[in-house]
Amino acid sequence: MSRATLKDVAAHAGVSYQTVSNVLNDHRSVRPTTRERVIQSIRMLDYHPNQAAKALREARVTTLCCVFYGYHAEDIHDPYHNLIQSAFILEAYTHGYSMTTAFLDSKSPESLESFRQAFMQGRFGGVIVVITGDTLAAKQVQMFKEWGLPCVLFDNEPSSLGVSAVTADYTQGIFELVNHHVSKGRNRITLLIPKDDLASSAITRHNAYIKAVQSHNLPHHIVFGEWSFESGENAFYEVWNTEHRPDALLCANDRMAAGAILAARKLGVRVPEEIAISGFDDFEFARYTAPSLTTIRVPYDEMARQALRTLLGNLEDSHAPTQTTFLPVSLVVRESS
Amino acid sequence: MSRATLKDVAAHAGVSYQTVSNVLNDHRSVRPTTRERVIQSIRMLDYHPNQAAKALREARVTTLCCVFYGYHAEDIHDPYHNLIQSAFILEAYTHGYSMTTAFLDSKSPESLESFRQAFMQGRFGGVIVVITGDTLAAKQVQMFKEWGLPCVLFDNEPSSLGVSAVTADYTQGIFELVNHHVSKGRNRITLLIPKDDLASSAITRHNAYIKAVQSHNLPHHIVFGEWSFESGENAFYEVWNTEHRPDALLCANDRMAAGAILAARKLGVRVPEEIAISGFDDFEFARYTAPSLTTIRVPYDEMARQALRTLLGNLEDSHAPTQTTFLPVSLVVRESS
DNA sequence: CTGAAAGCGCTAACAG
DNA sequence: CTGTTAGCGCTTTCAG
Repeated sequence: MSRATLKDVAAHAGVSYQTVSNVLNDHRSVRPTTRERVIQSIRMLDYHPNQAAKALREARVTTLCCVFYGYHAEDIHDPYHNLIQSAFILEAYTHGYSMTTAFLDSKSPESLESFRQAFMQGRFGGVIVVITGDTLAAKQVQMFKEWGLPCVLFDNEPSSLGVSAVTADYTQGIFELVNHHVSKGRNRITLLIPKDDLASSAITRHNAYIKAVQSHNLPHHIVFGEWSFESGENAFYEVWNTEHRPDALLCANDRMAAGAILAARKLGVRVPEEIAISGFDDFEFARYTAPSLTTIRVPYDEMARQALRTLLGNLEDSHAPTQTTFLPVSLVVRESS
Repeated sequence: MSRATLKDVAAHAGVSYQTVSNVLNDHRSVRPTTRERVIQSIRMLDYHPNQAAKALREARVTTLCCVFYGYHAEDIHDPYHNLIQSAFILEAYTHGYSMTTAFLDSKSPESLESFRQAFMQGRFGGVIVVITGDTLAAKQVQMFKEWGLPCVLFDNEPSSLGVSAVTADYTQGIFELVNHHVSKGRNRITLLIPKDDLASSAITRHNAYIKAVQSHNLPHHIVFGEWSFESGENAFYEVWNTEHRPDALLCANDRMAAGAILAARKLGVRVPEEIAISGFDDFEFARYTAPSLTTIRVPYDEMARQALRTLLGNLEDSHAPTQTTFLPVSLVVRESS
């Protein structure tokens, strides 16, 4: 029942247990025949090194934590979370790490305190911070740094904090969308984007939009929402009955775009004939809206893997330079534009 | 920078480090004044016991794992996962445990192998198994038992496996729904439910439906779907153009119900005048469909907390009797019925 | 009531 | 190439 230890393996293979350790970490050269015998014993005894002992001895934890910060119920619907979380976990496993998860509520000091406690207890050695909703990362990440907690920002640009980040080239994506709409003859392109969201990915999209329409000498017009399906629906009603009625609605995410498409249908507005609608994310449901959604594919899974590798890099070499990685995005043209 | 240890605290308080340990675990009586001094030192040095050392010494891990088994991409949209996961984590924290997550793919031996490896390495001491999609729990849970991995089933009844489970009283919920529809004068009540899903929660709902309509001397009629929004939409088209056109559509979850409501709107069918539609779950979006959704509220968060406490109970006393807990559900009447 | 000593399973020096 | 020794931070005997 109880698990095999190094000593059990050593006894079984007829060597000292340090030799087994050497084989495991291929630390010093072991005679091939001995090595083979040890490996056999490891297999036969179904031996797996005890992580607690390893962590204690090496003063190094092989557990990481995925932090959803500023998490709140409304965002639960977003496919985003599960998608990136499972990508983190898979990538961590392949590097011999495991992954915990924390949901930090920006308004709850207790959630933050129990998180800090877990870190101080050595439950994880580094974090990937995923900012959700209307929260500014800066303060929090600053605090993590003060704790000595290595971290990598996911899907956010670190303004000037000395931390690494992995995100996507949202500017490129917005330009591709605007160019696409313009190439289809649209010239009243309205942006639908959250107003109070300080996450840099929103700001980036916002600024890129302004630049992109200006580059075509087109006016910009912006309506504000809040990332949700319902918000997209309401925004469409609002924007359709205005003097600024657009011929293209560029939604900052897929969920708002799906809401807008539904609203158009309810009003009997034909998409894309009367108005083009585009999203941003390329979640699975973008293929199932009616009409199907033109959007920007963001490689969240690849971003997640990259973020994890970046964190591992920082962990192994604490003086590694901080770097921000931008992964390319791509335009996916479907029926809605 | 480096964290304080027991010895640091002892030195600071002027006692031996074993005394500090005694204070922490209030193991043997320590003189109140000494105790107070130690507690002061702990606070001043911001001491937190090293979990790796504790785990090594006590041969007991304070990390649990939440296993999403049979997970696949289509289910990603379900709010369910984040909901229960964050409930697990919060409850675990309050008991001094932390939580990892694993996504096990029934079709991927590798995912299972790396999971087993993590367990053998002592990365977690028990699991809560959440079955997703078309998977039979039995075989897997049997395997966990053989590994010596304590586990509790979530939202599934263990047919006869010797494991504890926490689920909800789905039979009660279905009866309440059927009674409700009947009380509104409906007498052609059709059930929409996945066919190939062997998860017991689907079977339970199915059987309860049959019994419930029979108790009113009504005929039963069932259409098959697959839990998704799109599936609900398609099922509605199918069921509406049949000789069995129902006056109430009882959907086995909220997502299918939301899809059915959308389909009704597309066809110009008035809900609830021409047909009542009900869901099952009471996810947040049930309030936002148009018309809003009559459904059964399932207390997933409370179920999650209960499951975690059950697991902890099994961990502390490995001879604790296995038990299945059924939490009550409640009918939530909104506009769609 | 408090201190000394042993050891959980492992790695990393050091000798042989 | 292999074995000896020490010690990571903690709990738990056992003596004082």
